[in-house]
Amino acid sequence: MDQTRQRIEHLHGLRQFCDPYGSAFSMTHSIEEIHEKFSSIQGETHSEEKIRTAGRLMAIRLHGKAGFGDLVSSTSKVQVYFKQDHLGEAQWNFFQLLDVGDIIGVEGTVFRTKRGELSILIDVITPLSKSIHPLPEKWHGLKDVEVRYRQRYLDLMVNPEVRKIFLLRSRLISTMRRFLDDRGFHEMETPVMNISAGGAEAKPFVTHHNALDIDLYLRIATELHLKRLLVGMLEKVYEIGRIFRNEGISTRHNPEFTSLELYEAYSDYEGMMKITEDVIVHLADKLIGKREVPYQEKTIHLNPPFERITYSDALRQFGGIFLSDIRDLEKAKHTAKSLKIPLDPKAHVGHYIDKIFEVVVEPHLVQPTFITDYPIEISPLAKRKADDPLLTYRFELFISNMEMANAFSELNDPFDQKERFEAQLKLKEAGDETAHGMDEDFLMALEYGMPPAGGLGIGIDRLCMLFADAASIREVILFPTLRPLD
RNA sequence: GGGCCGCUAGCUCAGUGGUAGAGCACCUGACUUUUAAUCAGGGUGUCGCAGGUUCGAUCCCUGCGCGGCCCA
Repeated sequence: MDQTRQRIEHLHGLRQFCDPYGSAFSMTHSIEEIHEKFSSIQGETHSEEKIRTAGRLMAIRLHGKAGFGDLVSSTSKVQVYFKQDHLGEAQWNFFQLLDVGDIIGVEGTVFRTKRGELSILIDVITPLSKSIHPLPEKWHGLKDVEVRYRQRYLDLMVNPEVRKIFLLRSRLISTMRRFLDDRGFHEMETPVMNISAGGAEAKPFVTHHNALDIDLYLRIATELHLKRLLVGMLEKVYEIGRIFRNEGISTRHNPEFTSLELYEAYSDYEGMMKITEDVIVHLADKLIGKREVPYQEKTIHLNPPFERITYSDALRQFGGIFLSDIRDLEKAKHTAKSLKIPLDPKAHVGHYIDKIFEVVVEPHLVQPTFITDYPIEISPLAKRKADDPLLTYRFELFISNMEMANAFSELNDPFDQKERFEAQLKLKEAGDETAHGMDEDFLMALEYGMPPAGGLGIGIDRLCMLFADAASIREVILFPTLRPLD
């Protein structure tokens, strides 16, 4: 508080000479460009040209009648040198009123100090914005995770590695877009607010439209709309967008997160496996320039083809469990009990299959692994296998024990789809809040004929976690959901 | 939802049933090529909140709040 008061006094001091909250400032060079263009300066020489640049003053080292500072931009930093006899009295007085954290524009010449640091000898200081609060410590940075998330701007300001993560995230998404666009996919935008929430098993958020006086559900997937586009003759479509699921928060779950879903007519889940490998390897190459990715003390090898193992083989191999044994509710409960999975009277057999898989298999899936041929009980939108109608042409990709992608040959038989919805509806009526409802409108679309297609969903946040080596999803989401303070 | 852990200065962290500490930041003074500048001096605080035990609580107890990790 005391420090804030001092800074406000400095602010009042500046106000007598200028507006401390300035406007546009024309630069001759960014800080990066100064390093690029003047790297050859040596000895006593100064640049002939005057340069103008701007940034946040992140350190001040006073030296009697002179002082050094660090002028910082998003990705670079340059030293600035203030000399009383060079600045003149008025400018020197400005300098006295600067605090760490202020944003300033500067004009001067570039030179190199005795210690070899490229620096700007300042002729003119232009205050651009005053910072009236003391900043977190320069050496240890800001560590308190609660403050880091609540005041992310501070985290970004003082922890450059955090800026790096979000720039990486930005590049990941733009690289992914370019990859898909180059392959002839078209980006689509489908509704976030819907009459019913489908395409996944999850509890939705509910909101209300006043003029229509109806409840609307925030989407839990983009699937059902994108498949309608296939019916409408848009053959290669994708959407990168926010998904909302009204469920628990953990290191891998945030109530709102970002997914990529893509659909390709006349393809199938084999095609989706290929695209999954291609896009992940492409991202590795472009983002970090290598396919050996360090993640949480491990090294993930992103070399295609990724390992493949069927769902039932994985259960057998890692747990000695036969899928056929746990498709009966009583037997599934028995197995769940032996694995210390809590029993829920409302849970149906699919829940137990899913849970058993999670406990038995997922801890083993460190390197990229496609789990294929998912049981039909937990795959209401995927096409049945021709040689085993209780399995589907579906896979999930796991990396470092995390579900990264989910894909299948899309179910395009409206009669089969209707039966699946009916089965889901029974579960819903039996109390399963996450079961899929009946979606007549979607069925109607299928009845007009949807081409056979492959569909793929990728969790963007988790992919970011992998490439950023982040242990928690909150490290790759700018403003993660938190309880309010009051 | 359950278990464990955390919450002390602007930040990073020590600490004790008896006047609240360090480093950085900040303030004062010295210093015109420093860069975690240096030197001399200065502690700036609702010890998360509310109760309880006690002569006395930041510390012990209970409840609550927020966060983290694990489990669900």
